[in-house]
Amino acid sequence: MDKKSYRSSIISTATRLFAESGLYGVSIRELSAAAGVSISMISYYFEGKESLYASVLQEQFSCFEYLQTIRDKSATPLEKIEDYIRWSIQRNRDYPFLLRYYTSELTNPTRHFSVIVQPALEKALQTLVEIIKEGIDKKLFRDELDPEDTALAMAGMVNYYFLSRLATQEFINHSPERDEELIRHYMDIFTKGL
Amino acid sequence: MDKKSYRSSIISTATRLFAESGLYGVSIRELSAAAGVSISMISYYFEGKESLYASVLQEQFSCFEYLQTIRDKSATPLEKIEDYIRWSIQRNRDYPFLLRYYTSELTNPTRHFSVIVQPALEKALQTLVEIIKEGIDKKLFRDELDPEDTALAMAGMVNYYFLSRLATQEFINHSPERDEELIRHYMDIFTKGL
DNA sequence: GTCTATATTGCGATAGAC
DNA sequence: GTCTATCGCAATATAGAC
Repeated sequence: MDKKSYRSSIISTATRLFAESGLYGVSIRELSAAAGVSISMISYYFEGKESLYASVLQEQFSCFEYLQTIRDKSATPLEKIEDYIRWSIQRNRDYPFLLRYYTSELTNPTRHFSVIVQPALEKALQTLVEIIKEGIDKKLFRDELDPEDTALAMAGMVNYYFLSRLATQEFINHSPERDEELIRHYMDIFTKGL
Repeated sequence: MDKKSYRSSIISTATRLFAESGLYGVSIRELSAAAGVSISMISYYFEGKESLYASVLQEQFSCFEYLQTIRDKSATPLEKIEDYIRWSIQRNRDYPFLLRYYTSELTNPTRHFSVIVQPALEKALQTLVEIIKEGIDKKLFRDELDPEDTALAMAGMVNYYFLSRLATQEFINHSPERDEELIRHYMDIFTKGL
């Protein structure tokens, strides 16, 4: 089936398995079996399990580089916020396991947190903070708003939609077809309040 | 120091260690050493590591029972929302490890998820959904609001404040003294928008 | 109840054949 | 590059002494 190299086959299998069970919840035996390669291939292509995990993390968080594009855009703060929300949602669609690494590293950080995860998350939040500050400066948003708290609230809103999926899928429709409706709804809440 | 029994000493040590490293990230050797008891005490008081983890989960999620009190209160929907937010924040203060189990089980569910975690989270969200529906019925909130999405947005906002702590503590003050200010700010965002 | 000692299993890593 | 076989270690669990 797969015409991929062993190396990329290991990476993609590891991405799924580490996400599903965590770094310590999966053995390199299971992992190599699932990838259809011998156990020794993990040390051959990477420097062991720990290093494979770091490679997975690196790949997963590379999508945060797109933030610079939102930052550099010439658009109104409100348009930028919509861009940010749309990007956040699409990011979770394109990288279905990202949130697991994200939360796993936030709550049980490995030694890669400060190198890979923290900078990405900080950049994401700072981007949002800048947009909100710009909106306050231009008198588009109320100046009672605390930019940091507001940014965190927005980011939390979107991420929690995906994070809570397993507990809410019985009564909340999580299908991608509803994503644009969701964006409109989130923008609506934040611009008009209840 | 501790006048507690071995059983409760094991539980409280396990609560911290499982939270810090996950179920598979800590061995019963470390755990018993940290608790100052022999390794065999874990099988004596519990039925092994897995069962100890279940006991920890059960204890951590018992605080969701308080939700009934909010539900039964006679208060306006807006007051109930403020109660809910205050309870959420206080819950994270009183149970500093709860969010780790919460997110760990949401992203890497063990076999206890559906028994202990899912019911608690569903009840929390449904409580919020009911409050919002009541507000819409009484024409206090706009009827364009989707109750489920709005409830999820609120819950996400509060939880993300705590979840993101490790990545945001450099530029966001997380001290409990600021909790009431935070509640006012969240209520402000949701009632007035940006 | 609590301990030490041990049985057994599975782990990560690698040597060496091909 | 890729495999099999194996080393050395750490895991959980428990038997049996006290």
